[in-house]
Amino acid sequence: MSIFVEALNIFGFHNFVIMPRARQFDEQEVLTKAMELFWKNGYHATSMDDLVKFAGINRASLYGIFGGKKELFYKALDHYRATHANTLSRFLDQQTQVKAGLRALFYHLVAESLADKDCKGCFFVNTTTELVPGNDEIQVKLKSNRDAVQKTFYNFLLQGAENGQISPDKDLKAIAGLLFTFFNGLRVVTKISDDVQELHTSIDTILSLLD
Amino acid sequence: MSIFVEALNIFGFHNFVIMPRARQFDEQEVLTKAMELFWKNGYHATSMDDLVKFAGINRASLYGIFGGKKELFYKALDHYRATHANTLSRFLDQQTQVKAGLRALFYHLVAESLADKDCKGCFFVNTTTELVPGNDEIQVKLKSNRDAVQKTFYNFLLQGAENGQISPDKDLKAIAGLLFTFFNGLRVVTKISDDVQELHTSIDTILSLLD
DNA sequence: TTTTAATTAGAATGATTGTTCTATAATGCA
DNA sequence: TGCATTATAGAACAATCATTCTAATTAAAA
Repeated sequence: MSIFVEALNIFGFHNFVIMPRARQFDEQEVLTKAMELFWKNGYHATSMDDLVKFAGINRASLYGIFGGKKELFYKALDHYRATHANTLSRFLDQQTQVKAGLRALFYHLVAESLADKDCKGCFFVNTTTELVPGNDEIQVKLKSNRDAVQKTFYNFLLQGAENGQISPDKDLKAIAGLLFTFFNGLRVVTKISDDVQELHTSIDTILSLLD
Repeated sequence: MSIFVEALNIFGFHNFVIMPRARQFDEQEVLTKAMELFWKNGYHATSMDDLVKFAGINRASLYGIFGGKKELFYKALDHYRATHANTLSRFLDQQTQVKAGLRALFYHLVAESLADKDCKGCFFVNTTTELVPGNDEIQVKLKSNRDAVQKTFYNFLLQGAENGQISPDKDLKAIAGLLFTFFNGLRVVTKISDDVQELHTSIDTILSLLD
């Protein structure tokens, strides 16, 4: 449906415009499919042909709605941030204990990574290593996400400090930054390591900084 | 030169065999060039055409010596490990103080990353996120490197413990594993972060675990 | 039924991919 | 000089790439 027709419908001219052929797909579902494939295989190893087949959408429709491959990738990354990256803050929001909350978060991350037979890792981490250098447009998105994640960690730590769960002499900004770096490392390492015990030990060790 | 002719030469039959056209390139130099390009752009974003142009070698020669693209990539990764990954242990070998040595190592890494205008990061980290999943052959190399790096950290820590620089109640295996994960994270983060102060603070924070 | 406009199926396009082939050049000895 | 052998230059190849085009399909209003 064109924007023009859509606008007419909104203004109540429903019966005066022609209703053409209806879409056979859901835009969000296609975006999710595209996200999954880009996430798993990366930008360069994913062809538009792969996407057309995997999403089950027509070629022309894919181009018509999302633009080209680049635009689709950007929208897929945005979609990932909206649906996955934000689970981080949602998860921490439910935690009352700082150290136990962070441990639960990282343990959960490890379990999720090891359970994924596709070993997709993190879409943002994968994109960082694949498309930097050479893509300024994507760097803006990556840095924006980095700032958001780091701030999420900081706010969570700050809340713990105000509760008296963390000693006031701790440098919370420093720890938040370190946790972000550790997070990135974990997303790489879990692609080639499956020793849960060892990964848990790493998590326990870094969280002992909060004691 | 064929292996047969080469063998004859070795056995002193130098004057009895025909000496064909000499090569116009050095195999090691070509391998270094290939490593640089794969390292910077990754496997899929690097074409054989790019490699031919960048290394300045003839197409047929490249195939004749290194095989196909896959084989060349494997050899480039091996070359990276021999020339770069091993600098890690060489660097630590020269350090007498555990904590200061590790700090120097990570500071050096950060400086190196930020100075690189190509933002190449680490060839192993890039390869891990790009080619896992889907490539079992490469996983063997990645895991082998992981074990080697982790062992290097462990041996360095162990030496410090024997010197009395590290408290004997520390779990050195756990710290070595954590340092490896942190190392990986640092190689990702420095691709989108240029705040030296913040990166140094992260390093200082994680190394405070040794106190 | 006809009209209209959007979607759809899939052929077509030109560029690029990895790889191979052909012809030529270079080398040292007979 | 000619011979045997390998390296080189670059054309040629089939497959795949991202993208566009054409024709058929669908829906509701006229």
